[in-house]
Amino acid sequence: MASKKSKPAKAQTKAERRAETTEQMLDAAEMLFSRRGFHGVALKDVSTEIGVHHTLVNYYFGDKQTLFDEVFARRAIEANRVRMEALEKYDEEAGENVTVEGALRAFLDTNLDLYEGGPGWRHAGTMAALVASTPEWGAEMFDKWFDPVVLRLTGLLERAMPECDRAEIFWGFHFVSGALMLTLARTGRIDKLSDGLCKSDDFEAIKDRLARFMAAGFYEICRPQHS
Amino acid sequence: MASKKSKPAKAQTKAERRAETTEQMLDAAEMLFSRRGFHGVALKDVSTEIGVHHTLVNYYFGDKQTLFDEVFARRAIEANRVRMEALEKYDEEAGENVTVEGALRAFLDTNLDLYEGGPGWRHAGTMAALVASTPEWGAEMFDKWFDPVVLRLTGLLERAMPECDRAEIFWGFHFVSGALMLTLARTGRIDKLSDGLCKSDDFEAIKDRLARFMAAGFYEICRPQHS
DNA sequence: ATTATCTATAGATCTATAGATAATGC
DNA sequence: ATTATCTATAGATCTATAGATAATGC
Repeated sequence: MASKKSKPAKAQTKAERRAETTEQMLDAAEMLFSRRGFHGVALKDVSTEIGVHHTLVNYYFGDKQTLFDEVFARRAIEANRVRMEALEKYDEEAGENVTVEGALRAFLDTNLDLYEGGPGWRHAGTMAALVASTPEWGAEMFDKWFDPVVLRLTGLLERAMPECDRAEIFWGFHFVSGALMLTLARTGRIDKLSDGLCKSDDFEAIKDRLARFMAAGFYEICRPQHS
Repeated sequence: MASKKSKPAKAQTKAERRAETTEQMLDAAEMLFSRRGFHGVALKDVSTEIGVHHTLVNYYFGDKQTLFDEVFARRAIEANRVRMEALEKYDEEAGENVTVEGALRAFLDTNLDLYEGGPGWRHAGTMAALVASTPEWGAEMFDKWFDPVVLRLTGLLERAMPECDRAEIFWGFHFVSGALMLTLARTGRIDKLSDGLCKSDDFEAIKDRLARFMAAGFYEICRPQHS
């Protein structure tokens, strides 16, 4: 049926098989870590999930911590690339007319689009939210991966509100970050609380609101208080 | 030195000793769960922390899940009592003149005061944030404990903005909730990101900003969009 | 007599590695 | 010859319970 060398349906090269197995392990680990966290997942759970021998996880990744780090890094690299591009592009387009909402949209909407893009990304979002509220090393992990892109955002916000104290910008970002993380977690809480009016999965609805909501908040805390 | 029966320095009644040991276990477990989550803590860690035999944790609580639930419940009950009182009181005081910021302050500032009130409460806050972003059962736990007090808040918000769609109120609460949870987590991320301008532990600074910030956001998403 | 604490242990699980076997590569 | 996969297992840990001993209670 197939020609001699063209369709390697099952006869892949070793490098290809290695890459594929590695990817499957990352996917399975991501799903499991997102549901039960680092300590709640056994390496055997990962291997069982994709039907390989349980010692292979160690063979490919060395240890559990490395596996976890590589799961996280894979998405963080891509998320950074996409968001940084969006911020650069907005910067160029807006020029002198940078707005708070515009900068927030470049950061938030891009992110929401990305984490909506398939089951892998959804698990990655849930896992990121879990890491974000993990003491001892969660903040370090976020610092390590996301500081540059966040500082790019806050730089734009400073330009949009030159009269605003920098501390206010960072407090504002803290609030934005919390709302974004809870969104990525997709816990389903708001669904039940609102009796179905809102859905955790409805990222379109959140894109319609999050940046506007937060921009208004920034303006509020940035104007001098009358007290 | 002491009279015959007055100072029971070490000679407590059994019920007293039981209560004290139970409390110590709850405190130690709370601290450990807040740092490493459910799966990251061994019952032996808890017993070691307070210097009792490791089988005593099972003796007092039966199993690990029960211990976890009781740790969470202890603070949830108190937090609900305090917040519900604050909302009732605000409702009475404000009457027809309920405002978004006022209702949010009754909910948020009360909560921030509470979770600032000592090491135990701080651990409870970190643990609550972790539970909030835990899939599979985190949302259920929050539903179970906090739905009534949240619905009391959203009821006040509806009265403050009678023209606003109820879905918007719940989306707004979703954002508020995310910001509050990240605050209670005290991860220290904002400290590093802002190069010391903001501090995760500075709940006074957050009280000065959170309710105002969020109130402005509510007004923004509640007014009809011009598009 | 009742309750708290300790001893001992079952039974499961978990990470990681050494070494053997099977499959691919040059 | 190199790499992937499996066998076997060390060594640690973890939850939970049964049963013995010690301490308090009436």
